[in-house]
Amino acid sequence: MNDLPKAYDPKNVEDDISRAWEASGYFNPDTLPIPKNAEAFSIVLPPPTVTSTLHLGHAMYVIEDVMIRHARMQGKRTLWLPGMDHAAIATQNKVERIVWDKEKKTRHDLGREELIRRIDAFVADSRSTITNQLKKMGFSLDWSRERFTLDPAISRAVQKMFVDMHTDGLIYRGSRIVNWCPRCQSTLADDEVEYKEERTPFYYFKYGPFSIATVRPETKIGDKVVIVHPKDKRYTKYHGKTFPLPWIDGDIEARVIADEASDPELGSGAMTITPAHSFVDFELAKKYGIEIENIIGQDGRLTNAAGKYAGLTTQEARKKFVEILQKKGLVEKIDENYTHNLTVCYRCGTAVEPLVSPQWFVDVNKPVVTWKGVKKSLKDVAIEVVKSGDIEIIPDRFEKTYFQWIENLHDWCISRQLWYGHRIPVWYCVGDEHEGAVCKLECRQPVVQTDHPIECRYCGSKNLRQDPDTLDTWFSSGMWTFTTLGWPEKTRDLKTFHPTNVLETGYDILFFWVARMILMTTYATGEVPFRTVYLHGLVRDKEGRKMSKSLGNIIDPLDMSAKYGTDALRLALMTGTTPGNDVNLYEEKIAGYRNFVNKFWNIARFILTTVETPRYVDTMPTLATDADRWIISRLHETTRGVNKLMDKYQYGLAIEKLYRFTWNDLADWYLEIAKVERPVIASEAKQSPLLLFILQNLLKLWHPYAPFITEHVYQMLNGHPKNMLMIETWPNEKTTQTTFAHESERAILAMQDIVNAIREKRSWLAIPYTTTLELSGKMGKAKGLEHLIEHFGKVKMVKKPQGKTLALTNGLSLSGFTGVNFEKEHAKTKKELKNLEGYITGLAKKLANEKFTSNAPKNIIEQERAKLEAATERVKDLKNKLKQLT
RNA sequence: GGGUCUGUAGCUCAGUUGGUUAGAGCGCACGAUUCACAUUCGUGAGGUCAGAGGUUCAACUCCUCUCAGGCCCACCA
Repeated sequence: MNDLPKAYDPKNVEDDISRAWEASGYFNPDTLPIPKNAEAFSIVLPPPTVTSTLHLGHAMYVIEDVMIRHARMQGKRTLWLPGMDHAAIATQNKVERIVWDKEKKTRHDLGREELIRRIDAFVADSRSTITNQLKKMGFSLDWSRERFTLDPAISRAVQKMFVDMHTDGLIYRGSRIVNWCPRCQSTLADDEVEYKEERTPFYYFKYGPFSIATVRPETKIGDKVVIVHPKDKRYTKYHGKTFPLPWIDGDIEARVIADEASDPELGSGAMTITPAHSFVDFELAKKYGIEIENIIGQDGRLTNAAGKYAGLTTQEARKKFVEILQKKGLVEKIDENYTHNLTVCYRCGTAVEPLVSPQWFVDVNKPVVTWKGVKKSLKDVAIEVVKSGDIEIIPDRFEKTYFQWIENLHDWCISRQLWYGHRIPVWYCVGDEHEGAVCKLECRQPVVQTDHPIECRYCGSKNLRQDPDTLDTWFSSGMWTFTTLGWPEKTRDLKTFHPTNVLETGYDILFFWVARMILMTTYATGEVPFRTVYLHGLVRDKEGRKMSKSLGNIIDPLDMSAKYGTDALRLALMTGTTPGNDVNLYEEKIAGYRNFVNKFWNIARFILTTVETPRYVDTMPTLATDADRWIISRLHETTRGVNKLMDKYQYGLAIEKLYRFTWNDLADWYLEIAKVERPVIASEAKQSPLLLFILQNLLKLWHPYAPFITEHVYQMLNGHPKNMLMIETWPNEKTTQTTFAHESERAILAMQDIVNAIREKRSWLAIPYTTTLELSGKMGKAKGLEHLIEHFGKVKMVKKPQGKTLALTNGLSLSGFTGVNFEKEHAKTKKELKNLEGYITGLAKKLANEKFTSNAPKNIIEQERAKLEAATERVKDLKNKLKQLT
């Protein structure tokens, strides 16, 4: 044991430990040595997307590893299931960009099959990188159950889900206005668009008797309806009227409709509507039966509806139309200083074009989901499961945000015009191509089924074409908790591990993902997907900024792990934050925990090299000294506190508590005391079972947070009951329960007070370190610990002090000073006395106040009284000291 | 516009059912250091807990308002 390195070197340890863990099979609940009836505990890893390698955001998975390791040590049948998400739009974009950069080819040049082949190769590559990264972080994932959202089994489940939902009328095809990205050539969900402030000319046109304003003249060519507010008196006379007017492409006729959608305060109070390219206008058009026609096509150019202007880009058309209107004298005003929010694609930043197209939707309002025996809509179930407490969201303030979002939920557009992803299981008959077939009207009906149909069920044609679109990524990830466990088969895993216990993820995907999982899972399984949703914050830099490439403030988790060790990184991520709050991470913080890990290493090293045989001590040894009883009491209190905090998901605080105990109590005091006392207690000198007992408990308590170093040290002990720390029994209060006299604890505390006071005097009065001072007076509660005080305070106990004395505390005095200027001390003492007297007056007043004594609980009154007593005692000391100093 | 979070020592943050003369780490200053650890040890200086009211015997903690920042949602012709 003497060859242990002075400094902990994580590099040499982590890989070995990782390999040993994996070889053990303990990450897999099937090969975990636990009783058959052990309680199950499961978490499904929020699947990282395969677009890139892991960043610090993913390192937050460490919270899940802590939960999992904790549960495993509590003897539960523990499963943490890994997987990755194909992230259709992001991945396809990425690969398309790579192909374009390298070969100047578009996806259409490659064709569907070739593009998919390229994507698959890219994905295989990034999957293996991600896997290695996850392993490097020490995550105890069961890799034997790894899933990918495009696995054949998952695909079948997704298609079955689609068909089931379609059968139940929850999925329908409809023409609706959608966000269209002309660059990605796909629809975007409401939450896949972003807004960017943009300065743009704001045009005012003369439209018959009205003045209308717009930033998008190119869409206005077909407008034939004016909306005014019903209560706007200026326009009452026009309600329901039609009128002719000169417009972009010749004269047209327009009509006026009164509707509250128009805001009289805004502009002229009159607006024309463009049904196909504005969400508000689309709703109005449906309400009043106005013809809905796309002016702009999916390629971002004007359609045939624009007549001779068809084919112009929106920019060209804008310029052209303004010119035309100007010539006709219809431009009233152009406001150049107008800013508005431009809608852009969250992936590529291209301006989104709202347009109308046929898409597949999930109906969130149709009451066809049976939940607890009642038919409800997806929306209602999603609200109910949280209201009823079937799902708990931590921190609970997010429940409010959740409700608000669900309540405003519209039907969910699930079709995407992408090639990468789950193909929509729908076929259309194109059957009139074979001889003799008579394609009836019904053939236009889509055939919805999981397998490729052999022939059209209406006309018998064998010429069927599958819907070219794929499903929104969130459709498949919404099913993640149960498809990964084998659904729709009634597997043992599904029975054992579903619902999962916790979903731990960032609050930024509460809507994207969490809400969708709740919708999909309750419908498919009749169960909630998870009992608890734990939301963590985002990882930011020291200034609280998001980490991004452009800011250059990105911290790579693997760099940090290589530089400071994975345990240090894990600790830095888990502390200084509470659930739902963002965590600021910076290198100094990680370095701080590297120092701690090294401290831990040296504590272990000290204990291991002190004892004759470093063995595992299971039961609490006899406690021989006051210090023994004190440290065990502290260990007990720490264990209890940590357990309590972990039950409440307060991991940051639990770490802090452990940290205090380990460094401040154990290392700074107890080990130092042990150096003094152990050699005296001869029988235990070489054994130090208590040190080993404490070490054993610490290893367990720290293991979920710092798994590598703890496992490494555990492996150095002889006679440990389990072959690995990761399956050791979690310490509970009984482990450290003691029946010792509290006097022991108080004695040590008093000793610490005295030593601290002496140290302070030494430092404050600049007494040379080599000077040995004399201590005299009654030891009070610290009686019997004189030897420790002498050792730590570097003092000599004397009965009769020589020369000048200085009152210290608790009636003790210091003497033996040489060449000390007491003026500083005098001034300080006076100041302290003054403060103290104010404090005492306050306390006395409080205690004399009848309202206080009659209202406050007894223990508080007792506490205040004790404070007063202590303060009064202290005043006596200080007065005494002043007398001596003058 | 609607919602929500944050504002505590120079910096980053704790402080969970209201009861300490308000805490930690880092940084800073001073002092130590062959004996587990300089990735160390000891000591110290720093805060009217954003501001103003209110409830209470008692408020960093609860309520109202104001100020300053962040985020989410909705987006207007």
